[in-house]
Amino acid sequence: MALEHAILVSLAEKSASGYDLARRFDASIGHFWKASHQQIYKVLGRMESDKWVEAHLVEQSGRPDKKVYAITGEGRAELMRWSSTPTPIETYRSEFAVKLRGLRFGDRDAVLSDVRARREAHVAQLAYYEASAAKHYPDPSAVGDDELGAYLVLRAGFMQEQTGIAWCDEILQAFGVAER
Amino acid sequence: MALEHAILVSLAEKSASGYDLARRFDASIGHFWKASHQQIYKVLGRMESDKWVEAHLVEQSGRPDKKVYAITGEGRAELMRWSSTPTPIETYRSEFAVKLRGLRFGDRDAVLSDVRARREAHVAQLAYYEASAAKHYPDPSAVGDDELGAYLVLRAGFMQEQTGIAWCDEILQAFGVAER
DNA sequence: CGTTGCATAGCAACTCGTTGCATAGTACGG
DNA sequence: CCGTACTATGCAACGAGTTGCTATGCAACG
Repeated sequence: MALEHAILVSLAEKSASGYDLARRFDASIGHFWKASHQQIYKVLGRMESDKWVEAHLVEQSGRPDKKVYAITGEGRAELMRWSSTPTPIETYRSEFAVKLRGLRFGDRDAVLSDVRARREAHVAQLAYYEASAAKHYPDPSAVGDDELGAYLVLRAGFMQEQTGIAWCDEILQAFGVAER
Repeated sequence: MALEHAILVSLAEKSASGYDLARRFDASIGHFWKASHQQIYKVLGRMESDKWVEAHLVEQSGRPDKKVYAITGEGRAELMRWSSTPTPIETYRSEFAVKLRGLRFGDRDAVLSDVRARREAHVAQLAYYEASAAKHYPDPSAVGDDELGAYLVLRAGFMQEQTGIAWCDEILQAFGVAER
């Protein structure tokens, strides 16, 4: 139910083609809401029927034509309506946690490799967030009203990666394989 | 793909009926993998055809009969096989983060209520984990091998709730509405 | 005596998301 | 010139999960 709204937010910031959106979902917005291009095209179609967005064709030279979508007044109204309804608390769902929980019925070494891989992924993602923060918000105390939402979301990502790393370290320690 | 395995882990710990499993998924295991009873029954049926579990009917007095499921050798083998394949990194997906990101197109007060509600939920969940830890693992340094997985998962829950609270507090502060 | 709640098991319809595939033009390296 | 990669859009089939409904029997509440 929220991909529509993630797209609306993205289009409210800046009009874009399906392809552009797919790339945004690979980059910034996608850090907390993933979507494949197939699904984005599908949902864009529905949103166009619902009049939340409208498309106009842009002819390009040297490239395929594209359909650039822009949010409509109705789309903005929907965004506001959605924003003012309470958000259900999302359920944390982790296959890895299940695996860890079943550790005694499983393969300790494989889980260990998993932990190491996850730790690396967390470290990389943390670095990404750090760079992003340094670039866009060099002075956190001077974040403007317009950027506040995006900034706070970035902070969440940052904190979550830190927590992820700390958890991995705790697991490694418990396994008697301390990180260096 | 992982509900099967969550059920296998649960049944490896202790045989149970669909109803029992549903309650477990409301309690311990469900903190990191939710499932409704409808889905559990459906998957149990498939797992029985796959010979990962086997059921025998238990007649009860004063209550409806129940089908108690036990994990089979094949089920245990599958659990081991699954455990030794790498776990894909799960994508963090948060409707609330999307909403926050789109704050400037939305309703600030509604988001604020959301934050407060989320904070309360995190505090409650943290208290639950804390109580659970105090009860089951009074001495963290003495956690046995059999309990290690469950303990580490509990730790993850604990740390995540802490992070969640810290994030909420940061949002409240940024909104100029500090928590007391 | 009626209602609510718990224990127990399921089906049907639907939505959301993934996987795999198709198509088409351009650019670039070898 | 051939293969690969990028820009750009989409369909079809499937799988996972949710919502809503059905059914039965007992216990407890009011």
